[in-house]
Amino acid sequence: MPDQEMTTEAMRDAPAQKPLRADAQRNRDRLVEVAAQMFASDGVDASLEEIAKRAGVGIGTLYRHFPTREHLVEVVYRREVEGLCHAAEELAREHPADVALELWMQRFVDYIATKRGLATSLRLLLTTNSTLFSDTSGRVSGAMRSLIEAAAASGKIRAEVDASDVMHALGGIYSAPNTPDWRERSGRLVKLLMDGLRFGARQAD
Amino acid sequence: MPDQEMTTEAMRDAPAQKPLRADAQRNRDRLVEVAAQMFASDGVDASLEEIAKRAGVGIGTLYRHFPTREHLVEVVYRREVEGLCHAAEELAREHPADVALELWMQRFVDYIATKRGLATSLRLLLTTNSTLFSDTSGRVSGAMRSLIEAAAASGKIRAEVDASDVMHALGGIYSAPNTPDWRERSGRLVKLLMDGLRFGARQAD
DNA sequence: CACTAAAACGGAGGTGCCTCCGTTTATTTA
DNA sequence: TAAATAAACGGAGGCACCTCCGTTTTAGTG
Repeated sequence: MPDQEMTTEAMRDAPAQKPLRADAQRNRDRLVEVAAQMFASDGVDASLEEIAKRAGVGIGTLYRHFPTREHLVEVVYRREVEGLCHAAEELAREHPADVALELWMQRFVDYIATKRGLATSLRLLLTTNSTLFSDTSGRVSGAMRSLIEAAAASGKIRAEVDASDVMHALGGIYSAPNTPDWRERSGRLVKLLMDGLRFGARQAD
Repeated sequence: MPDQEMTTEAMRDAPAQKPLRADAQRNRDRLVEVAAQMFASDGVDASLEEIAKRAGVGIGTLYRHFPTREHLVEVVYRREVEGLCHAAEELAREHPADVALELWMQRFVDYIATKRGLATSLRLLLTTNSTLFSDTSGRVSGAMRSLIEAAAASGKIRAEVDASDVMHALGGIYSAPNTPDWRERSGRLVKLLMDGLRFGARQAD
């Protein structure tokens, strides 16, 4: 395992500020939770008032925690990335390496879908707040790398494959958008990719 | 005069659509005019309703002409660039080459100031609509180039100077921002730059 | 426990956004 | 010039944003 993990790991959860009061933390969590759902279903322009209502708090509370829509979007996005990376570890623990990789890639597709949904705001955020971009893309590619290396090492997929090649292949998901069947297309792409990776592997199973 | 002018000149005013009705054209012009002022004084977040009111039209009219705030911003910005380039020609006609250059640079400072004001929206527009960026930056640097070459040719400023060097020097204006005395600073920078350019020129005057 | 200071809550209210459609106006035709 | 029609106008209305501040809750302290 390379040294890169440490730096990202170090600044995990605590933004170096005194812990929130219990009720505040509770409300904050609910807000992020609900916002994630709403952004996913209705796009980034989802009504903040609606988010507050569904989270069972007043609009004032929402604004105290997230002074602008962008703040909220950023937090949701980071959480998304966090979840994706966490899933990588979990899947690796609970499935054979190749299956873990495949399942994770399917989940990656969902992540990209979200990212698309957030398009405009995210683009702005990613150019404005350059930390965000480097942080998250680093974490995601790190997660993918581990899965691929593990799968290769276990002999479930061909050994010579390079993580960055796979990443590159998945690039297509990112760019080819906007049709209503995008989702299925991407699913098929992942399957196709996995077949390719499995083909000629040491231990076919 | 190089050949570059023709291409830009060709697509001057007519966006290849049937001419507006007289009243529509009038209102549109007023809207852009007023919007330019308001954006300059109040920032891009100036109220659209206020703009409509000051232009003496209903809000509906504004939205018919400019379906989104971004449309309006873009048009205003293009107009700004247009004006800047036009000024270059005019100044060149009415002043000695070095004076023309200096006056134009002062005006360039104003332009940058506007651009700063529009910051967020513009950044988004410039990454979204890549035509906008290439169009305008091309036109502006073209204008500057002509002025500098003319001044160099006339012997009013040193001959060996390269237009892109000057552009680069002006870059400082772009990056060093946000103090309240920004304006004066920039003015002084331009003067300084001109002194440097004049020093050792063939024809001191 | 009771008390208190500090922190968090929440929603009323003022403002801006943007759509929709009945009314007005410019232009064309006879 | 008058009538017809296509185009443009404009503002009411509904919704979302976001601030402000009186009320409520939490977490210490005696």
